[in-house]
Amino acid sequence: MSNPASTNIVMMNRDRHESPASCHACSRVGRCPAAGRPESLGQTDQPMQKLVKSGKLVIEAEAKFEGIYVVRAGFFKSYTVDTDGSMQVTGFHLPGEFFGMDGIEDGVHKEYVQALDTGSICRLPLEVFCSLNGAAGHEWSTQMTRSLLKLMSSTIRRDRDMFFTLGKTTAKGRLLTFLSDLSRRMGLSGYDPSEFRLCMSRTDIANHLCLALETVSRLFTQLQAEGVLEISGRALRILEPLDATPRKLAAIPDVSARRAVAEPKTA
Amino acid sequence: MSNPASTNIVMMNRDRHESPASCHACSRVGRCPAAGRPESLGQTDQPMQKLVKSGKLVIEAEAKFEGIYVVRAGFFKSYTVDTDGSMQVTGFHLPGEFFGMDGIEDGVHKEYVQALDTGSICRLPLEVFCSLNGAAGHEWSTQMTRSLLKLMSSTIRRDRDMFFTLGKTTAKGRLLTFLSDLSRRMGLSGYDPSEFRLCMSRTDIANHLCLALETVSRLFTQLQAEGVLEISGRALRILEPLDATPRKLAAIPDVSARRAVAEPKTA
DNA sequence: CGTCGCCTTGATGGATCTCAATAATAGTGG
DNA sequence: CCACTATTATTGAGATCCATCAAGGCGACG
Repeated sequence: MSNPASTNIVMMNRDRHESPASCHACSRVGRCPAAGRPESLGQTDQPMQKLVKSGKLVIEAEAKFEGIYVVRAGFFKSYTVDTDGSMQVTGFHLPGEFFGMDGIEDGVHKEYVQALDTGSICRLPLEVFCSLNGAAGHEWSTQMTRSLLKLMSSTIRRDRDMFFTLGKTTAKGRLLTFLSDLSRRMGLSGYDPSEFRLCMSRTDIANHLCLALETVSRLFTQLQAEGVLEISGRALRILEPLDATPRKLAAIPDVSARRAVAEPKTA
Repeated sequence: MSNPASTNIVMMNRDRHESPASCHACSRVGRCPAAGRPESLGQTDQPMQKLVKSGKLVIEAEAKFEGIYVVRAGFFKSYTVDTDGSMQVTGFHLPGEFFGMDGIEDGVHKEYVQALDTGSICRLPLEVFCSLNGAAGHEWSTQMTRSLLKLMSSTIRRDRDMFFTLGKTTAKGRLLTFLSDLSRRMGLSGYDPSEFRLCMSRTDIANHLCLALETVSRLFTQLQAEGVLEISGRALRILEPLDATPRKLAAIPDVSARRAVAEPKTA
């Protein structure tokens, strides 16, 4: 996975440990929005790959936005820190997945992204999504932009799915939904979806699901007793399809919009 | 707010009640990403405004994506429906805010968006964010695309803030955070942030915050007893700055990344 | 004036957070 | 290579918050 040979071509180390990405040698090229870009880009415009050691921060809050990232290898977590110092794990990122899109808005990141183990990432400056277009300067190519938009749209969608996970289920349901989603994504990343190693600690899982870590630990034990899964440390084997039984909460009656309620006098 | 005069110019009613938007007369033009677009767009490419009656669905799940929407007047809620029929209110939309970005990914919406009272919206086809560029067809103008990207980036960011609201606090903290955010946004929309009318039912609030509606009702009563706010029906007056006292949950120890942990043997 | 939707209030039980102690694992250094 | 230490994970007991069930009030509307 680590390919020191290609990192020999270190440009006048403009950024620590970054080197131009070799897309043609990347196994993720099929799913990468940067693939298929014109090769004629300037040096500040091309994808840059970087090796990251376990525990290292890839993005810090307040840091300047310099592009979105795609995971080539390894696992990452992103989290925000509130003014009072409390943290919230907002997501995990598997090989082939993206992060860093929160910084586009105002050019400054709000989330931290940290490597959960040693891996490598590819930084895609927004200019990667442009194509050089005559003398008029950079124009956004329709196809590139669309893929970027889709990327962000899918992120929005996934985040909203998380509302379901966080809200509509019991602690057990939350964990099952989380594991089910993780399993699916592990499969997409090329792992065996029914048997893999959890890349994050119980603490991270608990924080992400807004549970106490003891609850997570107990649930693992319980699910193992029920024969749903086997877990030893972080090694996980899924034995039965994970299906969360939701808790019903403040159901919205009926929404067929058949009944357009008369306008309240809120002007 | 409703301006029937302008709706007289109904084009051969290609869509129910839609008419070309008159941006120059729109009070939101300063914050709208469609503002400043070339006027030379074709008829299918321009913003379309629409009056919406209370209770009406603006977007249905499975519906084809036809653009993102900006609220001109009124209030809206969006929600998803799970396979088992359970619902989750994913957000509320105030005047000047946007919705519908979940449909960009695959051209199909996943959320429902419903009018909470009578209002009006503006539909912005993605083509609005293009500029006609010679014979090559539609090219995305850098500025337009950037504003769209920022829009989506801010949506991602706000959604992630919601994780905080949902997770790190008690029921009371959740409600306070929600009200605080709502107050701020009401201010941005031109209302008095310390005294406004809740546009949604207790049921919607409870669902959005993943609480029982009785809990929400009790909390309002309690907060009023504490002198934090006054509430009568949906009329709300905020007396003290709303500050949520978080419940500490699976705190992440220290993250200064000062200590780059040695690489585990997960290859 | 009766119905319906929305909101409030009370009583109760259960899920899960907290505190606390122990066990297992991984990293460190001799 | 082994002991030492720090981190991470498990398990237990008690307390508490909040969902649930149930009843009633209030306002809107026909």
